[in-house]
Amino acid sequence: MPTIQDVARLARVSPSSVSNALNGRTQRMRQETFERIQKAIKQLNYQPNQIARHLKTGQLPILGMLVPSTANPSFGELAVAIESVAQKMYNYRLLVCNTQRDTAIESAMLNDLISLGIKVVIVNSSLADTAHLSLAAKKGVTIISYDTRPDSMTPLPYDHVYPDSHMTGWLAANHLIAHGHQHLALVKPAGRTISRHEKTAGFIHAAHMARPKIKTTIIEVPTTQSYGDTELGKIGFEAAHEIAINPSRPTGVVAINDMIAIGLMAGLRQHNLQIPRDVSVIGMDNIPTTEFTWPPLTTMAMPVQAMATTIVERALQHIQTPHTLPDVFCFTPTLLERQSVSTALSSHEG
Amino acid sequence: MPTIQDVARLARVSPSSVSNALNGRTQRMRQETFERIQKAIKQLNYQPNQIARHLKTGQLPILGMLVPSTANPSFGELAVAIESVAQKMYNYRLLVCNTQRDTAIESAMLNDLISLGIKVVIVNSSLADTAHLSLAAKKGVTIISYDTRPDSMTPLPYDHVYPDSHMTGWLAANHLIAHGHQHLALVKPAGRTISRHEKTAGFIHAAHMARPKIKTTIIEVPTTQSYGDTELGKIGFEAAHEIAINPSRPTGVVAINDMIAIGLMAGLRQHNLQIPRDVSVIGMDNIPTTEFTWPPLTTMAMPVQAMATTIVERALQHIQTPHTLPDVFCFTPTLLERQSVSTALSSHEG
DNA sequence: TTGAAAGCGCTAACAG
DNA sequence: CTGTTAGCGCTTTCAA
Repeated sequence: MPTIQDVARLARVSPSSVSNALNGRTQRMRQETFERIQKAIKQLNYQPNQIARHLKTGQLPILGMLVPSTANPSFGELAVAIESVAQKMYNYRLLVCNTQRDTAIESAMLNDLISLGIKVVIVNSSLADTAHLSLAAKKGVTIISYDTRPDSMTPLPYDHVYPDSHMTGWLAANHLIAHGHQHLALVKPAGRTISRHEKTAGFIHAAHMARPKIKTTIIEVPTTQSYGDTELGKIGFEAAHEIAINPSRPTGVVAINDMIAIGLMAGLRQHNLQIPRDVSVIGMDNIPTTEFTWPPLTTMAMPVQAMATTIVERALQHIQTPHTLPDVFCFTPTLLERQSVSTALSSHEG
Repeated sequence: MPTIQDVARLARVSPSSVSNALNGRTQRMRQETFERIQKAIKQLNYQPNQIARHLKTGQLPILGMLVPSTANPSFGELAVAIESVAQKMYNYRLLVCNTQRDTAIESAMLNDLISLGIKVVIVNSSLADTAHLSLAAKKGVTIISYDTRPDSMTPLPYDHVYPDSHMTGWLAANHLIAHGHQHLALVKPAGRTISRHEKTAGFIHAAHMARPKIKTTIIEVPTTQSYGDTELGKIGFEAAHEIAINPSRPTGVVAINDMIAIGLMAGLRQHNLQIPRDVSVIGMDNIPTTEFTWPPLTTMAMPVQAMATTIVERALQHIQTPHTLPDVFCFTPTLLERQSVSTALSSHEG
């Protein structure tokens, strides 16, 4: 690989002039000199070494991102969206790390990113315990949390860019209630995460507000300690069993994400329950396949593009203006009506 | 962030001793010295700066990876698998880039990775034109191609670790033939990629070998120039229309990947065609959701774990032994029988 | 308009 | 056993 020295030698100028040319300080030299440098760069097929540049400037054009698992398309999609805007708007790259929802892995990865000199990390912490995040923030890394509202207890330690989970749960439940369902269930994996807790709260809130009162049951399916989201479908599948054998079973169920909803529908079918005739289902995330499930899944869509844009803008804001204060950006989910929800049959209710 | 200097000062030794301690050359110093260094490291919460280390050693513990899009779970999963083994076995990270199946983006990303000093890039080139890969290889980057067999025309320019696409197509077609289907279709996006071409060849080969001969039709659905795999479902959905309106329609169809198969099944349903009664469907990839589609999708499973392991082993082999010769590692897909294929009804055939 | 020189944090001879 | 030293490739004053 040619270095800036090689270019300088070939163009018969000093390395500093090449550096100036590279960094747009072209007014500082004669047109003729600039052209000679350009020619040498072409000729040697020279590419500046970002690593060396970084050591000097403290800037590596890479954003970090921590997700539970890109095997879950909702994260895969967000990652693509963020990568795309970071690349197009700022020429930054995205280094995505899969945490498998394991605190130890998550902490280790954060440390790795720090030692790579990455200054901003986008995090779906997925864990209720966010001590390691605050710690990283203290080490000088800018954290941008998504999928989680700020913990109101403390002064804001870092940015939050997230969809309103409470509203997500609330809208989903209300859609079911509006269709006459009087017994609702919510399916989620065991283990506490802030966003799931929020969705649940919104769900319950909607049920409590309704007149007449709505019965709710929360179905928590146990999981292995750390999981890469591949088993989300199974979680839904198992929940279906619980629902099916329940003599006074719920007629409307919301799954805390689409992967679970897909497994849930399969499990319901297994028990000869028809969707939506026997039970209505709502998912969350609007992953691409939900358009093609049977029946097409009614789900909560997140404004992925808008969130990705805000996340990247904030990231670069922090990089360009070091002492920018943390802020909060809450996005509104929308209900995407497809065919997995229908009016409750009164005969099904006690 | 503390530097090695800070540690040295606190432990009252020279930076080189700290460096030695850091890099396992502990026999070179007294136990007592080592402990003092350890203590200083702990106390300052010191983490070595990988960037500076890299500039010296030329080694950044990161592997690059180019995929069409992690929004497609088959790539998302592979990425997770590779990241996990790279991390566990060698403490390497994975930098995943989404090419959106666009040659220009793909080339630009390769250059970026090179200028980051990344030495090995795992590539699903997805494009028939692989000139930029050979070029990168010439620039000193080690390429590991997956999902593609070597182009036999040239001397092997880089490693190939891939599932046998020809066999994949062949096995899928044969499964349908064994179930008595006499008119088969293959659905794929327009645009040539080596692996898709191979799958098609295997499919056609199987049909030609059969007695009596099998009728085949290839359905190519046009796509936008570059696409992030999100629209794969739509491709299948459109293909279903073509199949449905065909008066002498195929009774068995293989989709070139699962996302397309899922869209295809939805489209077939739209036309009141039942699966597998009216048409049998086989997918490829075995992405997690295929277990829960309706009906559960029969598909070709790839040995993801084994491939991920080989890919990472080869990557580090090249890093540790610079002049390792390129080699070829072909993996065997297996047919995963679920419920989207049934025996052909003879009444359906002319 | 251009070049010389110092230094980012670390490693690896080599000397002591 | 430990320290001194010379860079890795680049940027950035500062001087010419």
